[in-house]
Amino acid sequence: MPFPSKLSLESIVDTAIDLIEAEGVEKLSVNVLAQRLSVKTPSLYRYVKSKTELLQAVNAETIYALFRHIGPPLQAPGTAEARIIRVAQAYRAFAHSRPITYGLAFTNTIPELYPDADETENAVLPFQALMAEISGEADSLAALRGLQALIHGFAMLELAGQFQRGGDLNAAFNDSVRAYIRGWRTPE
Amino acid sequence: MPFPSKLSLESIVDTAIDLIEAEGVEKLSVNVLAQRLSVKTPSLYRYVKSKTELLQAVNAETIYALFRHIGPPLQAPGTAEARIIRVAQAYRAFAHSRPITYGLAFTNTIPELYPDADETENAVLPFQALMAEISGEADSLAALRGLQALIHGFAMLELAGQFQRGGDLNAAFNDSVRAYIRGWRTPE
DNA sequence: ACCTGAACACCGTTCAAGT
DNA sequence: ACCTGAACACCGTTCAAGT
Repeated sequence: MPFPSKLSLESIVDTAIDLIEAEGVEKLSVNVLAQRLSVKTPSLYRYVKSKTELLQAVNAETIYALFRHIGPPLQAPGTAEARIIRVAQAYRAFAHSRPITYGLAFTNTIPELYPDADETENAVLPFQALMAEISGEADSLAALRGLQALIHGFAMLELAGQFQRGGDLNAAFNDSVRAYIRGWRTPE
Repeated sequence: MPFPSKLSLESIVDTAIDLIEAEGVEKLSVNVLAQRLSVKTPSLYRYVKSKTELLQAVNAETIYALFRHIGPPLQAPGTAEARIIRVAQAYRAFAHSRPITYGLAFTNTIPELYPDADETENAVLPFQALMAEISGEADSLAALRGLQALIHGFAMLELAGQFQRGGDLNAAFNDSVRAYIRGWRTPE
């Protein structure tokens, strides 16, 4: 758009996400980002302290977008198992929709400034409550972590091209999540 | 070592791994790598075509090292479940021992030149056979993929600092793997 | 208040020249 | 055959100067 183009942290982050998904992280330079925003490079430094900080903002936005994405299936009605599976599918679909920035957000080995701990707990506690219905309260945190691991790991491995031996990946995902839930179920 | 220091692809890759684990990927420049090898930067280009190719070699080496690491527990005696759990623990321990390069090797979204497909299958088929004892032949590929996902995802999330809410991570890991296996077990 | 031109140190890469 | 000096285009960042 050839308009005056006011800058903002939000527009910078959103444009960065678009560029990363289109060309890869390593292709994202502060120069091409500025160009895409019709601005000279130093202007960006009014809004971000460094490229590192920009990438942290990108990661935070990715995680919040994920929370927003799994909110609806989390609140939808149904048995605990059905709801967990729908959340898992929504989660995986989100990863597919942002193949690069999704991985980026969860690979950061130095998560100094990570999404607000409270906000994270708010998004995650309903999920844990769901899992508690399967495993019982006492095991619910462990069971939730394993579930997150299964979902995240599956998405990462397929996005990284590690599942090349054919077969139905959707079925493998759904069946694995179901098996995992079944395994945690307490005998009634 | 102040000796003549002959270069080789192997020494370059090993030194790169050390540097990455010590300082992070983004700190690894071809300049400091050369300096660490007591050589001037252009010399490296006799052995690697580009920094990208170097990082691919680092990733390949990481994956082969992982295969070597899980070989012994894979061949050890015991029930299928006991052996799977020991492999899972060895796998996770490997990830902990190379927190950065491990993640790097499995995050590459553009895996053009990945470890030899045959060699990968050789390392993975015995693992699948073990899983087949639990799930039955027909489901063994799906069941293996879910297991890889669970192990990989757990390692990645803990390394990325995503499990900050306390609790015993070792127990959560072991219990989740056990639940997953239990869930795939066919009623006998 | 917001943007830019000019400059800096550093990075990856090439290649002719050295031994 | 292997290594290096010199040079290149590009990158992230700073800051005084423009409007």
